[in-house]
Amino acid sequence: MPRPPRTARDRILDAAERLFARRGFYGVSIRDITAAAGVDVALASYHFGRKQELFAAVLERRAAVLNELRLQRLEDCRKRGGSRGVSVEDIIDAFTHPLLERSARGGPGWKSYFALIAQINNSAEFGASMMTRHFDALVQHFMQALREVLPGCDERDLYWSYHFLTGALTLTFAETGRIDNLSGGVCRSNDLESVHERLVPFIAAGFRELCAGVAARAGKVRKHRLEKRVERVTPLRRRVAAAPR
Amino acid sequence: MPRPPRTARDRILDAAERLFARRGFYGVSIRDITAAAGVDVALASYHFGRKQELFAAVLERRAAVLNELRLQRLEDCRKRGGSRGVSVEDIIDAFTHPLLERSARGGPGWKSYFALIAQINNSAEFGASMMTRHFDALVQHFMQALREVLPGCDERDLYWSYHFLTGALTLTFAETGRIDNLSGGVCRSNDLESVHERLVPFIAAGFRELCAGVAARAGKVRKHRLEKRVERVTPLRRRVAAAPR
DNA sequence: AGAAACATTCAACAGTCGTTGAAATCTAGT
DNA sequence: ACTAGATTTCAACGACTGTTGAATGTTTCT
Repeated sequence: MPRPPRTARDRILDAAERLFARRGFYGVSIRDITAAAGVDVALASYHFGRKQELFAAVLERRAAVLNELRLQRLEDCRKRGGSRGVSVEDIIDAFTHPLLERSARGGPGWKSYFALIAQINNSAEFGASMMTRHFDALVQHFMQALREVLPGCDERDLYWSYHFLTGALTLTFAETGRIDNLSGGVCRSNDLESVHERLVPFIAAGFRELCAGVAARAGKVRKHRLEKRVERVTPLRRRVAAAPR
Repeated sequence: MPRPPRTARDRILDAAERLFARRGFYGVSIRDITAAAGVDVALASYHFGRKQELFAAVLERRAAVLNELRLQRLEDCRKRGGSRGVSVEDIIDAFTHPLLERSARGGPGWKSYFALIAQINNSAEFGASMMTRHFDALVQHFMQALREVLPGCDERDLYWSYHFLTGALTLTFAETGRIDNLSGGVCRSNDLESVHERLVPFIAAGFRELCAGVAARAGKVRKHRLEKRVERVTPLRRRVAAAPR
C-alpha cells in the first residue's frame, strides 16, 4: 500500500528531532534541518514560527502518546493487582516499560526523541521547564501510586528516589556507548531489554531501602541497617585539599 | 593577603566553564566567553587554539583532581576496613562523596563543572568519548573494588548497576530544579547533603538486589525474589498502539 | 470557473560565528 | 639598556545565523 505522503511539516519535525537529538538546540541550524528535510529554509518559520517553537513542537509531538501509554499501564496493573496486589516493581515497570519499549522498537524517530529527552533532562537551561511542562502531571500519578504501596514513607525519600530513577532512566535513553567501552563489550548501550530487566528490580530495591530507613528512624524495624548506614556514610561537610578555583 | 593575579588564560577557562555549563558547547560563542572574561576575542585562540580544544581544556582541568580524591578515598576505606570490612556503601561513598562535596562546597567554578559533566554524560555527541577519556581509568578501579565485595556477581549486573549509579549521580549534578517544582518545595535540587545521604543506600541496595538475583539464577538463595521479578516485569517486546512515525 | 486559503520558493536583511595576521605592548634575562 | 619571547590588541576575513516580505504555485470549496 502507498505510504501516506509525508508533508513538509512532518519532514521538518522528523529532521529536527534527529538533529536536535544529536547536537542539541544550539548545535543545529534551521538550514541544517530544512536541508535534511529536503525543503526550503523559509518553511520552518512558516510552519513553526521561531526556532524555539519548532523545538517545543518536537518535544510535544510524542509526549502525549507516552503519557497515555504509561498511565494506561499503571491503571492496568492496579486493576490486575486488586487489593494489595500491586508491587513497587509493577509501578516502576509501568513508568519505564512504555518508554524503553518505544525506544527499542518504535523506530529511529522514537530513538532520537528519547536521546533528546536525555539531554534536556540533564540540562540546566531546559531541564526544569520543559520536562515539568510535558511530564510532571503524569509523574504525580506515579508518586501517588508509590505512596500507596510504600505507606509511611517519608515524602523526601519518595521524591529523591524518583529523582534517582529518572537519572538512571534518562542516561539509558542517551545510549552514549560509554558502557560498551567500559565493559569491554559485555554490555551494549542499545540492549534495552537487558537494561529494563535490571532497572526495575534495582530501583525498586532502592525505594524499599530508603523507606525502610525511615521506618527505622521511627524505631520500628531494621534499626541496624540504618545505624550501619549512618556510621559508614561520611557527611558531606568535610574539608579537602586545595585545587583550581 | 593579595589574591594571586588571575591570568587571562584562567579567566577564559572560568568564563568558559560557567557558560558551557549553562548552554552547552554550541550555545556559547567565543565572543560570549571572552567578553565575560573581560579579555580580547583573539586571546581564546591564542591560548587554546580551536573552540573544541578550549572545551577539552575546561573538562581536563578538574578531572585529575577529582580522580585523585576519589582514589584516595577508596584506598582509605579499604585500609580502614581491613579484611572483609569494606561494604558496598563504602565504595559508593568513595565514588560519590568527593564529587558532591566539591559541588556543594567548592565554589561556583566546581558547581559549573559538575553541571557541565551532567550534560556531557547524557549527550550522544560528547558522552562516550569525553567521559571515557577522563574518568574510565578510575572507574575500573571502582569496578574491581565492587567485584571484591560482591563475589560471584555477574559482570553485566555489575556494569549495569554502575550505569544506574552514574545516571542518578549526574542528574543530581545538573541541579535543574525540577524536583523542587515536583515536590512542591519538599526537596531542593541544591541540597546535596540530603541527596548524598539517600543516594548511597539507595544505590547500594540496588547493587545487592541485582547480585542476589544472579545468585538466585544459579539456584542458591532468594529464589522467590527472582521468580517474582520475572513474573511481574513484562518483557520489552510487546506490541503497542500506533503513533507518529 | 473563480475565489479563498494554504503551501512553497527565492532573495535578501542585519548580525554573529570561529579564526587569523600584523602590529603593539609587556616581561625576563643579560 | 637591549633583546628575545610571551602576551595582548585591533581589524578584518568569509561563512553562516534566524527571520522576513513579496512573488509564485497548489489545493479546496462554492
